[in-house]
Amino acid sequence: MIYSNNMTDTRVRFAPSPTGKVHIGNIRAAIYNWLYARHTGGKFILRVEDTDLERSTPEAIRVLMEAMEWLGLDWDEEVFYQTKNVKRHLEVVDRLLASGHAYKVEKTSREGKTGIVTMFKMPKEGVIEFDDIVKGRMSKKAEDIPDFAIVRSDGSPIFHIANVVDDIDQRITHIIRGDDHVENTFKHICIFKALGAEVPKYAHLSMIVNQQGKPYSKRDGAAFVGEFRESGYLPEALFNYLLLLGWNPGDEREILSRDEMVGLFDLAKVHVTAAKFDIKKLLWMNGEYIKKIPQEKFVEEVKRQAAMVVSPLPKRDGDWWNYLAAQLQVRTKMMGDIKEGVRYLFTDDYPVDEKAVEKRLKKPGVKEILEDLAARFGKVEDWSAAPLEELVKGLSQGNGMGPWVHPIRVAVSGRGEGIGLFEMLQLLGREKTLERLERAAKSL
RNA sequence: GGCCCCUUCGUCUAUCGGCUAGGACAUCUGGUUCUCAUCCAGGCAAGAGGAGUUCGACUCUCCUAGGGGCUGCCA
Repeated sequence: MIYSNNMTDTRVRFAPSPTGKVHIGNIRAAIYNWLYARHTGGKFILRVEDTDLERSTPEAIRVLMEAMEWLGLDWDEEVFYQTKNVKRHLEVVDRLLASGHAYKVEKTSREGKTGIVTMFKMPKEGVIEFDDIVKGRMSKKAEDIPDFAIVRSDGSPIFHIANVVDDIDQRITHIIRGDDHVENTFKHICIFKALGAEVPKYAHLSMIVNQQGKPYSKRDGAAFVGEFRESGYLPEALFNYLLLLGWNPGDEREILSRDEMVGLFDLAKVHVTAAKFDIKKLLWMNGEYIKKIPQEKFVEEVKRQAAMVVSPLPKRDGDWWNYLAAQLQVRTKMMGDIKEGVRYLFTDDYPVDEKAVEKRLKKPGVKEILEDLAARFGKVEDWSAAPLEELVKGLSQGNGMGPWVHPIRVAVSGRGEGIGLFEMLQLLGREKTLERLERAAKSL
């Protein structure tokens, strides 16, 4: 029989409809599917549900695959395109019609179109049940589910039949998907049974919600994978964070390597309740992952972003870059912040924080301090952080360097925060430092 | 409205009948320090409400309240 199902090897699928954007809730389903496949040594299959011809463009499919590749969600076997299986869907519908599990009827759609659609005939009595791996025993009276359409009046198969037939054809053993499909599951189980196919195991994942408890949408902030990527989140951090939104290893570990995740992942421990998306924790986690980036790679990223400020990059030696990168790495929470964080090092055209100017420069005596410093700095022999710090320390006479440090920082970088001041001066160089100190002094 | 599901600190969560309810993020305090950050030490903060079962309930059962999902010729 065609529908024989060999359940020995785990086969899971991620079946998104390509819309050009990949929502985090959706990609979390992909992550759970992927982890389950890798954990069990099974197959993770990508099925593109591209039956909506309007939105399913090659571009949309490319965006989808890019998001998956970015997160390291590699799929096994050839990508399955649902549109290529339409003939099969319709064949199966004929079989259902022949066996009395489906019938045709004239219906009027919401839009007012009248035509002949094919309906699946639900059992009229009894209880439909299944054990959801995350939600537990689910059951529903058959009479509570009305018959539903499986072929449109234009002859195209509808989601319910296409989905089930594809799952059978692809020998899917575990269906791990969003919570919004639980009600459909009762319908789908009836289709599997009507076809004499083995019913797969189900695991329904709760939704990701916003602070108000409503489904997390683009109105709540970054909602699509591409947006996180653009703002400078690391794929490892997003992956880890999304995984923890509804699952944990059972101990107190939170930052997990991919291998640990694969080894520890367990569908039965996935939470039933919806999780609120907390961007602050993601940000923290991103910082943790940034700290783990090998220095050589981080330096490359710094250079790449610096090149967005000035191109071509001015000549600086390797030590200079390493020094800068080391200063930045521990403070960077989002990769995208690097660019603005180094701007003042490469150009005089950098933004000035007016608040910092008010607070640190526009104070009595500051003009004199800056002029005095410029004079002293001019005489420093070894222009590097340590001697510069010694010099200022001497001026402060052990009373704290604040009165000197803060004005210098704002005068040379335009900001009230950033990397260590003396490291900053070393990186900037004597010439630029003096020039900016003098310019600031003059403006006061 | 009907059906299904959910409910521990502000947030993510641990707890599978013994809890002085633990951790992380956020927040606050202190230390390190030139800012920010890191790092270190510490603080604040939770079982929706009500019955029942039990020697004992956050854990089991029921009810109530609140929240969510579904109820398409969308997926």
